[in-house]
Amino acid sequence: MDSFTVEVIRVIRSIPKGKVMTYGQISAAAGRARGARQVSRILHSMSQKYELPWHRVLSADGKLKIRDEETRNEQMERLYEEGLEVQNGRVNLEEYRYEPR
DNA sequence: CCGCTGACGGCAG
DNA sequence: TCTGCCGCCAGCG
Repeated sequence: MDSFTVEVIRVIRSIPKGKVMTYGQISAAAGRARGARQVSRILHSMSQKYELPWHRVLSADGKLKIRDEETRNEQMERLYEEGLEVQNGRVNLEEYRYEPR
C-alpha cells in the first residue's frame, strides 16, 4: 500500500469523537499538498475495511460532501450523536475542526 | 471570468 | 474475486 495512503488512514483514525477534519487538511497532514481528491477516494473505497470514522471528514467549507442521500443522512446522524450542530448540511469548522499537532 | 476543491468508478495486478 | 491507485477536470462560489 502507498505510504501516503497509510498516512491518510492514520490521520483519519486520529480524529477525536466530536471533531472533524477537511479533505485538504487530511491530505496536508499526510504529507501531500493537493491530495484532497485522493483522500476522498480512500474514504469512498476503504472506510469499512479500515474502520475509518468517515463521518468526521467534511469539505473545505464544512459541508457534508457525500452525494448519496442515505449515506449523507447517516453522516448527519452520526455527527449529531457526537454532539455537533449540523445546519443546512454544514457544520461550523471554527468550532469543531480538529488540528493535529 | 477564475481559483479551489474533490464519498466515482474503472481497471490493473 | 478482491484490493488499492488514479485525472488536468467538472462544479461551485
